[in-house]
Amino acid sequence: MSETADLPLPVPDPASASARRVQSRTTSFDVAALAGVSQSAVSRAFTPGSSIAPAKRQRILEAARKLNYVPNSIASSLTTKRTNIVALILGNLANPFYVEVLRTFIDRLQAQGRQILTFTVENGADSDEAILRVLRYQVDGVVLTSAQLSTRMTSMCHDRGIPIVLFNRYIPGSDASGVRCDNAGGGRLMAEAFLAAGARSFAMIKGDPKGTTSQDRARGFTERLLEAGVARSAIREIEGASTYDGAFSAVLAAYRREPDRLPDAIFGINDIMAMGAMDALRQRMGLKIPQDVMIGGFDDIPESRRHPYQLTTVRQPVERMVDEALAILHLDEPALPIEPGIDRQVPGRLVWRGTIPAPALPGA
Amino acid sequence: MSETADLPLPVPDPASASARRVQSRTTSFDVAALAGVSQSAVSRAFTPGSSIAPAKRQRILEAARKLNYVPNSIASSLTTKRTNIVALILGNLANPFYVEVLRTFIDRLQAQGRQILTFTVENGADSDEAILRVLRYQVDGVVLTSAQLSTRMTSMCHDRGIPIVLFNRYIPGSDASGVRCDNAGGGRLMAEAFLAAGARSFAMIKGDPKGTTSQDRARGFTERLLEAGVARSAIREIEGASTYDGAFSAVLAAYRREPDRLPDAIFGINDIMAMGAMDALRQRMGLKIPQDVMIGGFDDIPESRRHPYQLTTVRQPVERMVDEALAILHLDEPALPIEPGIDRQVPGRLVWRGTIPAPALPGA
DNA sequence: GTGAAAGCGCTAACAT
DNA sequence: ATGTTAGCGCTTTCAC
Repeated sequence: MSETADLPLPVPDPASASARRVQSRTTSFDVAALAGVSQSAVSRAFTPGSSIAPAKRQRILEAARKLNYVPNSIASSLTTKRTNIVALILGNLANPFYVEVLRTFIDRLQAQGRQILTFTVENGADSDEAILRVLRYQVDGVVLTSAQLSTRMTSMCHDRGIPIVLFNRYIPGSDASGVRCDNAGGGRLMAEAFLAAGARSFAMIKGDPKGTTSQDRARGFTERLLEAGVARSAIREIEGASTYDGAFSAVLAAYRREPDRLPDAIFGINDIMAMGAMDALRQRMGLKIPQDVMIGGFDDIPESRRHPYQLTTVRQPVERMVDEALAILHLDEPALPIEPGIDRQVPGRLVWRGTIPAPALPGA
Repeated sequence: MSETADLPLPVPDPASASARRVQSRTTSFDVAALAGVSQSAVSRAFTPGSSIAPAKRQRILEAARKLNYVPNSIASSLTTKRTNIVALILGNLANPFYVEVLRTFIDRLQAQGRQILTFTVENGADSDEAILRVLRYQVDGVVLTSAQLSTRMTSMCHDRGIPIVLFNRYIPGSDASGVRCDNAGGGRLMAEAFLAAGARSFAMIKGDPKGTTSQDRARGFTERLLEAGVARSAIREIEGASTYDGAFSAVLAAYRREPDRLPDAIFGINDIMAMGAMDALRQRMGLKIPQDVMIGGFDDIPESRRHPYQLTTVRQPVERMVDEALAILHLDEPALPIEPGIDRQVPGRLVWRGTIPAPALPGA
């Protein structure tokens, strides 16, 4: 998507949609007429903090009620230049972690009286088209949890005063701000857990090769192992495509024929892949976890807590990350300048469950 | 939420947000000036199917590119009275089935060039406030998968020419249109599966008691069993709150102390509850499925296919249901009248997997 | 505190 | 095919 303005966005043809179904919406003029006041008074009645006599406001609200009047936010946005809409661009809703992220953003934004415009983008695809669509709607801010973003898009947003925040990814060499879990640090935590449990040979199931998230977790994990004296050859890498099925078949492909090459411990770069690996190992290869192989994950999705898995994993503090992301957007202070280049990292936390034998304190 | 116009929606205070971050957006006038044409020519250049010389259009698009111009949809909506936005009001994203529904709606609408405004509503709460918020944004249509809806809201939408469609629920005695799975029929399918497998005593784990979905499935299930001569006393009802955890603990509460009262078969009114029940039964009570108890679910979420579950369930044809819902909205033909009172039912299909011994054809 | 009036950025007749 | 003009429904000076 290198074109910009001239790209043929699939906008519904207004020619075929031009006919109106609406008879005549009731406007603030109608309310004004009924209440016997000016139209601007009606506007004030619906604007918190504007100067209007309480009695008059009551009268107006009363009239509005009678007419089932609802202010037209589209019209007011035209003058205020604020829509109270935030765009959320998501990848992979097949990963429950991102469903949780979505839920949290919706909760927060909804409570603030803001609306959410949701987009999804193919995993790994670029989000330029989505951004362009979002720009037309003059959103107050953009949250991007998916895929790639061209620097051109970043500056188009910023030029228009629309702040944009990356969630759990960053673009090296870009001035886009973002929040992410300390993925490398989390990878290290997992390495330490495995080491403490006595593992000496390892595999990691990696996700999207272009995703910094997967790379960072793998890097932290590997680095920590190397520091501990593990040989590079004792760390195998497997591609799991970030999905349950991908991990499931990748594990089978890697070990079914040669179960003797199985490592002591396998790190699923996210929980959903760790779960796929567990199922492949147990159901298809008849192995026991953690007796035959230890497994670790990353995210702490609700499913990883369930009985068939009881997955030891690195918990991402979603709520905190969401709050930090919203803070970067500073929707409440649009006058403040957009802050570029922020890269806020939030530490993850190891959650011990059943897939790695805990060395000392099982419950911690 | 009985008030209407005067309710204090948590709208961000414009007084504090009035300051502008935007310097001066580039408008169609700027593009017109650069291209040396009238402003309306610019508008036409961006409107598919409008009469403009191809050469001129190119020149305009070129100029737009240079200026990073993007048309302002908010402004155009003001005149066209179409926003190309559809509102999606969701309950429970904790149930993967609704995540799938969300994904499907997003896919479809995005491909049509439409935007999605997403809301969530507490399960069982009324959606009036969400509707009111949505109305302000003049959306082109509303999809409601959650909770209750007052008839007052239905008519407020319809009065404004905004079509609304209920997804997998209906409101008896209302003229709101909707699409749903044939839930009662699905319940019957499950009853038949259990009977065919030789079950003679039963339990159902029910969800939201106010939800028609849960009620209908339970009703169909029960009716079919009674028809087959099963005594009402051989059908137990358990409340599972529509969640994994709810079902998990409900099953434990019901049977842990008296495992001898266990029925031959348990019907989880949705998959997520069936999964909770399975885990409770197997991990906490040491039972084998289907040898000790058979289990059936409803929805066919991706998780139910996974190895630890292999759940026999009733599949809801999500894609088809979504398409039917969008057809009712007929977004492409806004001139056509809103169709009230449609109640489209789509049949479910039994998917045999491992939690009910298949009587004859295991793979079918 | 209140009303009149001038836009916000665009589309849609209406002429030409 | 193209430019001119009049709004769409609201907010916001600006007088009073």
